[in-house]
Order: sequence, then structure tokens, then C-alpha cells
Amino acid sequence: MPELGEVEWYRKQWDPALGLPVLGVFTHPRSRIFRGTDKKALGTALTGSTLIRSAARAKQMLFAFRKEEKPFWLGVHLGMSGRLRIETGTDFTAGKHDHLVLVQEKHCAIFEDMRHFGRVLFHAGANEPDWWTDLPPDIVSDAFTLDLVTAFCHRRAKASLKSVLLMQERFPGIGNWMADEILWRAELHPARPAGSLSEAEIKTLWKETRWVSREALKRIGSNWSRLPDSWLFNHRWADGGKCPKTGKALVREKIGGRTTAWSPGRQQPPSSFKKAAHHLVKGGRPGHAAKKFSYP
DNA sequence: TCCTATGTTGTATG
DNA sequence: ACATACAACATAGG
Repeated sequence: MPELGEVEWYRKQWDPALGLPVLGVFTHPRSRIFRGTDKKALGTALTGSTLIRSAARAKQMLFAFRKEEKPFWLGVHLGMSGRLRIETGTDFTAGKHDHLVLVQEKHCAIFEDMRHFGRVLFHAGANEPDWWTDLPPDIVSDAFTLDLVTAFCHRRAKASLKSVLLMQERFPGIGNWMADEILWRAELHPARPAGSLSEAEIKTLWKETRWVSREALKRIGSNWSRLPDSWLFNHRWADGGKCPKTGKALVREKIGGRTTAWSPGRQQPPSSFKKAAHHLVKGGRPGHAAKKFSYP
């Protein structure tokens, strides 16, 4: 689920825990979530500490704790299926997908993740940890310049726009749905090689990247309200989904390693793009519509 | 049984 | 060394 706006929304779910002491810490005994992290040190440090603030950048969250003037830092990445939540009451028992539980007097702050693709990081020290300060410039900041995007498109000249937008080193916080939304608004086909764009097209890509990121933070980050039907988002997974601009059927196929929705007529494929055959396979199972030809 | 899933990373290849 | 493509990770649901 979580991309830029969703991550900001999940961060706020722990707001009820702010300013209150942590009475106990539960860490799941067999969990991939803590790979590379000292679970024991984390538990010892956070027990008796107070959560003083939190922040979200890209798909990463930082929670700052303090215990007797000593700062501790907790990092959370939600992966594909991670969520943060609060459970009210004093008799909470961790479920099988609950990996980290911070117990407070009247509630628990919980990190759950069914698929274990998420991650928890821990750091003890006076300053914010490197994995936080070394994040690339935020898309919504002034540091995210047209020049940065132009240089990146040139360096990744042969990669598809879809895969380039998913590269967190330059587009921090962009995920599958945001990438599709950006390319659809920019009228750029996801299979276009990044190096094939004109100056004007790069500028459009940059602008729409910033626009979608700002809107996602505004519309999802604050209260996760439903996006307008004028967005691609509400149509991209629907069977028989139609482009809200052209009214024509959207195409769904794997581009840049991820399922991608794009609008024929609006987003012109590059000449190198192999056209998929969208006919039904005889005897194909219902619900599994079209299978693609493989080209020799 | 086989396919999919809003993500990242390790590995193979050029 | 660098860029690119893709399997693997773990679990649930259609």
C-alpha cells in the first residue's frame, strides 16, 4: 500500500503515543522485519523512554525517543504490506503479523506487516542516523530541481520511464500507482526509454512528478480521502477500467517489472515497443482475461 | 493449482 | 565500475 502520502498518513497513526512513556516493548521473536537490527538493544533502550516527535520522508519514517536526556531513534519502512496502528485498552495481545508493539499506559502503538517486506531500524546517538539524513532530496522540496531530473534521465537513458520513476535514489516516495499517475498526466508512455525524452518532455515529467507528490501528501497524508475520479488512480485496477480523459479502455501489462496501467491514444508507445495482442486465450480461465503473445 | 499484490535487494549479465 | 533486468523475500486471496 504505502507510497509517499500513505506513509505520512501512517506516521500520524502513532500520534496518540507522543509525549508519553513507553512501559514495555514487544518484538516478534521470528521476524524478518528486524534484519540487521539489534532487537535486544532496541527493546532495552525504548523501555522507559518517551516518544518526543516523528517525521516521514519518502517511504521512511523516523520516531525520536528520549530517556534521561539520551536520544534514541527508531526507523520504520512499511514495505508492501506494513501498517502502523494504535490499539486502545490495557489487555492487548500481539497478533501473528504484529512485529513491534510499544506498550503505554492506555494503549499500544503497533507495527504490523503480513509480508515481512518492511523494516525496523534502530540507532542510539545524539544525532539523527545516517539512514535518515542521507535520503535524497524530497520531491516536494526546492532541492528537487529540473536539472536533477534531466541528469538522471540521461544517466538512465536506456531504462523505461516506469522503472526510472521507481528508483528511490532520485524519486523518493514514488511507487507503482504514483508512477502510473505521473506518466499518464505527462502523456508519456511508460515504456519510453528515459534517454529518448525531449527537453520539453523532461520538464513535463518533472512538473507532474511534483504535482502528484504534493497532491498525494495533501489528499492522503492528512486524512486519506478518496481521490477524485478525474485521477487515473480510481480506474487503473478496475476490470474494464476506462481512461478518465479519453474514455477508452486502459491497458494493463508488465512494464519495468511492475504491472502498469496506461492509456492508449493519450500515451504514445515508442517505436521499439512490442505491441501486445489483447485477445482472449481460448479456454482461458474466467476472470483471467488476456494473455499476451510471446514474440520470437 | 496458478496468478496477483501501492517494495527493496541481491545477483547475473552485458 | 556501471547500468539493467529479474528472481527472491513471505503471506493471503481470487
